Order: sequence, then C-alpha cells, then structure tokens
Amino acid sequence: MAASQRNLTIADIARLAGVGVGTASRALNNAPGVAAATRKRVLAVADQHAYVISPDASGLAAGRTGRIGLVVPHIDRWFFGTMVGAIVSVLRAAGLDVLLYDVGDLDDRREFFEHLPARKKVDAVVVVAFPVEEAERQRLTLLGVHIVAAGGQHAVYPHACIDDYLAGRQAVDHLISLGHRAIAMIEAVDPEQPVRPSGRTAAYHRALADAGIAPDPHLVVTTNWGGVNGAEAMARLLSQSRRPTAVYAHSDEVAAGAMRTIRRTGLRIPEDISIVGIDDHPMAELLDLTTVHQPVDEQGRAAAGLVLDLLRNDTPPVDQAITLPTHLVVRRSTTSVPPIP
Amino acid sequence: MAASQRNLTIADIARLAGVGVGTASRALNNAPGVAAATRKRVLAVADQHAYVISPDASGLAAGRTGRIGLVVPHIDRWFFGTMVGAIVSVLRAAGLDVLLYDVGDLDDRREFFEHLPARKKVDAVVVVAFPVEEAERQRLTLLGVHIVAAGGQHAVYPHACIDDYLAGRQAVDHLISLGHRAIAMIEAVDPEQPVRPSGRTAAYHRALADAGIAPDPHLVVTTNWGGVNGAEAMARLLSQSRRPTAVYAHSDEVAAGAMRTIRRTGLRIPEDISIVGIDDHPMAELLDLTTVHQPVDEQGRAAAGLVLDLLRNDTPPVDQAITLPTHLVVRRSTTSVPPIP
DNA sequence: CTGTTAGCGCCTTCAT
DNA sequence: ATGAAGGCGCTAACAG
Repeated sequence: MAASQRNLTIADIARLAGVGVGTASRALNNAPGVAAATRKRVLAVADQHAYVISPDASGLAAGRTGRIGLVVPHIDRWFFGTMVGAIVSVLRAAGLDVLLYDVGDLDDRREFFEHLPARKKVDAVVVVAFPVEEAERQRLTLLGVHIVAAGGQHAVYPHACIDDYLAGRQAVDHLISLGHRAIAMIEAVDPEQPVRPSGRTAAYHRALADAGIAPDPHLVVTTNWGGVNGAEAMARLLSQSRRPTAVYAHSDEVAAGAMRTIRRTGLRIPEDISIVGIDDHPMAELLDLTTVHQPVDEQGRAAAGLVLDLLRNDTPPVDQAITLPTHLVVRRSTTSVPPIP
Repeated sequence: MAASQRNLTIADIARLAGVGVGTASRALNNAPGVAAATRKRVLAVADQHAYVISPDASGLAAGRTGRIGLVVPHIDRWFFGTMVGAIVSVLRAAGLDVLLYDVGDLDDRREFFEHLPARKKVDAVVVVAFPVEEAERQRLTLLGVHIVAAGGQHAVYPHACIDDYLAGRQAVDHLISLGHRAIAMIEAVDPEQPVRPSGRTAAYHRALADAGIAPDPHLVVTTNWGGVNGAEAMARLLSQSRRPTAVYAHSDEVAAGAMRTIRRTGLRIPEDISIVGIDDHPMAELLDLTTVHQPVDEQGRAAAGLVLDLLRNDTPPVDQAITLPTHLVVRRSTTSVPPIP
C-alpha cells in the first residue's frame, strides 16, 4: 500500500502530453512562453496522474530550497507558539515551507549552532524570540543565507519586535500613577538561556528613579521563568519585613504564580496588593490580570514579511527594524494604593 | 556578505583530498569500504573548508528526503505545542528534519488536504492531535509515505494517545465519589474542526448512568474551545433554575474560564461548587484546579518513535497502537458535596 | 513558442 | 579499497 509503481517524472508527463520536457517544465511552473493550449494539455495530463514536480529536484536545479528555517526555544509556550504560528501562516501563503529547529535547552542550542543542521537546507532563517550571542552569530554566517529575528532585540539582524523597556515602563508607570511607592519587581530569567540585560528590568529602575522613589533592593527578586517559580518568588517577597503594595512581574505567567501566593497568604488582589504583568497572555484575561499587551501575531507576520522582502529583492527592505507598539490593559488586579493603616 | 565564492561540491573535496568522488562520498557518509587513513584525510579536507554534503542532492540521488511532515492545528496552544516539541526532539536526535504544517483553521485545513504541500517533501508524516476524516485520509494516501497519529484516536493509523473516555471517567467518577449528583458538563468543541463523538462526553453520560444518576439535559452545555468561552458557558449554567454542585469541564482552559464566572458570581470554589478539568495544563497548578493528567510529552515521543520504527524496518512495529495512561490529580477545586441548606 | 542539451550535487553500481 | 560513469528529477540556456 505504501510503495506502488514508480513515480512519474516530468519526462513521463512530457511524453504523455506530446511535448518536450522543457515545455512541460514551463507549463507546470506557470512560467511564461507556453501556448495556452499546450499548457492546458500538460496540466491536464499532470493532474490526471496526480503528478507534481519534485521540489527537491527542482530546487537543486534552480539553486534554491523553498524552505525557511525557524529556530525557536520552548515551542510549547504560548508566546513562542503564537509567534511560530503567525510566521508559518505568512510563509506558507507564499509557498514556502518551514523547517523547525527547537533550541529550548542549552544542549539543543549548542548542538544547533555547532552542527548547523539547517545548512544547505534553507533559503533564510528566522531566529524566534531569543537573543543570538556573538559566537552564535558568527556560526550563523556559515549558513550563507538571510537571517531575520522575530520578537527580540537584535540590532544585527532585520527584525520585528516590541520595545521591552517601554512595555516595562507602561506597567510600572501604571502602578506609580496609582500612588504606589512600595513596588516590588519579580524579574524572570530563562535558566536555559544566557543572561542578558533586560529592558523590562531597566524600565523598573528608571521608572522609580523618575518618580523620585528610592530604590529598595529587598523589593526585587529574581527567578526562573514560569508560574511556579513566580509563586515561589512572591513568597520570598512576602517573607520580608517590608511588604510591597504592588508587584510588577516580568511576564503574565510569573504574575499568575505570584497571584496564587498572594491569595494563599490571605491577602486580597487588588485591595491589599496590586499586580501587573507583561504579555497579555490569554490566561491574563481569565485571571483579571492587568498587563501590557504585546502584538505577538503582528511581530510574527512582520518578521515573515521581512523574509519575503529579503528573498524577493536582494536589496534590504526599507524597514529593517520594525518595532510594534504595546499598550496597557487595565483589569482588576490593580488599584490605588491602600490607605496606610 | 551573503554570497561568496561558489560553494564547494563533493568533487572539489575529492580532488583536494586526492581521491575519487565515490570514495569521498563514502567517507563523508561514514559508509563502509574506505581505508581509515583515506577517510580521515577526506574528513580533514571537508571540515577545513567547512564543507557539508548537500542533503537535497544527496536525498535526490538516494531516494529519501530526511524530512518528516508535522500536520498540526493551533500550534499556539499548550497541548499542541508540547506535542510538537516532544516529537521534534526525538526526530532531531535521529537526524531527521521537521516540516511544519499548520491546519489551525478550516481554510488552512482544506488547503492542506487539497494541495498536499508535503508531497515529495517528506518520508513520513505525523498528524498531531486531530481526527482525520475519511476524505482526508484518502488524500493522504497520495503522499505515499507512512503516516502516524500523535494524540488522537485513529484506528486507521499507528498512533500514540490517551483514552479520552477513561480520562473523562476519572474526572466524573471523582465528582461522583465525592457525593455530587447535580454534576454539570461543559462540553468543548473546536469550531474549526468537524464535530466528532467525544470520549470525554461519553464518559460523562455513562458515569452518571452507572451511578444511577438521572441525566439532566439542563446541566449540559456546549461551547467552543477556550477560556473565555468556558466562562460564558458557565454563566449559562448558572442562569438556570437548578444549580449544579459540581462541574466537569472538557479541558483545563475551559475550566479556568468557568472558575472566573463562578467566583464573579460570588460563589466559592470548592465550597459552593466543585470543578474538575482535563489535561493538567500548567495553568491548572496555578489555579489549584483538580484535573486529569495526560502525558503529552510521552505521547509525542512515542509517536515519533513509531515514525522511526516505520522508517527503519519497513515492517510495521509491534505496538502500532500505544495508549498512555492518565491519572487524576486532586487539588483544591473539588470537595464533598455541600450539605443541602 | 518549443525541443534539446547541459548541468545542479550527489549516490551507487560496476569494474579494477 | 578505490575510480569511473550513469542516473536521481528537474531547470535553464540555446537553438530553432
């Protein structure tokens, strides 16, 4: 049932249609220079036999692969999955296939950059939502193809992303504008990725400074990404002498975990403690979590668009650096600072 | 910077190493029949020039692609993303590449099965977590490659999945064992997919019947997948005369939405209403939601394993139908039926 | 417009 | 163990 008679080749189709392979090729590829009648005949024979061109052979001869490599960590997380979905959608519509490479953990990542499994397999690659290190960047040049970044700050590549600093400011400034001064931050890092200066962290410090609020190191905790870790981090925060009246979490997942801890401690949200996240994860709506919305789909589509531009013209597109806006979404997890008892 | 001198071919490497193309090929492919010294020399030249075999040319000549097609809806959702991640991980380790096809919405899906973009591009395909219809199954035959299903009931293909009926029973039986009799069900369907009889639904009806509980149509509501829809469905449930003491939701996301509605209504979980979901989504832990755990990673890995088996031996593997066990995870969203006031 | 003919880069007998 | 040659399926450049 699997293997049947040998697959037909373009030569067979040509013969069956009574034309030369060249003409058959042109007809099948919708290339110019074929009489309408001839083309019609060829096409008829082709789909009569359910024949399709072999993309590999075609690509080999034409010098392209018709594939784009997607390098992404943590495909199982909302942010990355959404990004990938958007990119795939645009690329697919353009007739391009997507080769997926997961660099979720350190080993995968090292493996990828060391062996570059995508070599000679793609016409371009998109690094999705993670910062590429200098050494890695050098390896990537070996691919000899265009590279664009989706959802991450990468001065070195054409990219589409948000401004993490601004997003952070929108979150923290919101808390400040509500009168909060004892504002804590749960800083989230990815244990599987190299540490980098985060715009979301910088936003916190500068926002406080701009508001004339003295920084309090005790109000800043760092934890690994994820809800459970957020919960643990919040517990650390609450175990200290000075209790914050508001919490700024680097992401909604982390915020979700923090919310659980807050409630289990017997405190109310937002009456006792306000909390704000970043991302506008679908879960945020269910949790009534105030957050900063970032357009993930748009970032993905924009990045895919860059790929198409790069492939079309060999000249770089005009907008190589696309920064999409974020905005605050106020729900029920934040309120004015409670009166001091 | 992108295009440099022509890429080296295996002929170049052969010449540089002072051997014939045949020998170079064998050496590069780790094929037998090459003197250790010779092989070493070829390999040296190769990586000295950062040369790698062209997979496309190689595949063309050898008659394989080295790629596996993944057909998956909703890559942005936890369940699907996790499944894909697990599959990719196993396949990658086996040196296989993954071509990703998203069939999230009806259009994509029709498009996929109509044009079969994966034709002549893959050695096998994995349909991830969605039921293939008969007509689609017929189209898939045209691919002429092995097909396996990951996470879905498919008698027709080798597959790895859970037993939805049993999972449902574990959830509903749990509620029944706690003394609940007014048990509601929020049935979730995917508006983008054809409706099918669901094991999770069957479980509900039979569990009640087995417990001698009279079915009450008012206690069953159907909604589209997703948290917000779950919230809306719960609202419908609460707007009726007979209020359930427990709710069985088809998935954790739906349950999460329902929980919000319950709380907003002023009712407490689990004191006033117990609720149980299915999946053990990471969010469930943060919500203290009792649920039925299903091993998504394992399903993905098992499915990928089937692919490898199928590719290796052409004889079907022994276990073509792998069913992984699920288990109840009791948290704080369920408790004994409240005393009737 | 159409047929013919080189490759594209590699694998695989077949001799040696 | 190794070299030579044909072919994988298709495109592109060239004559008509």
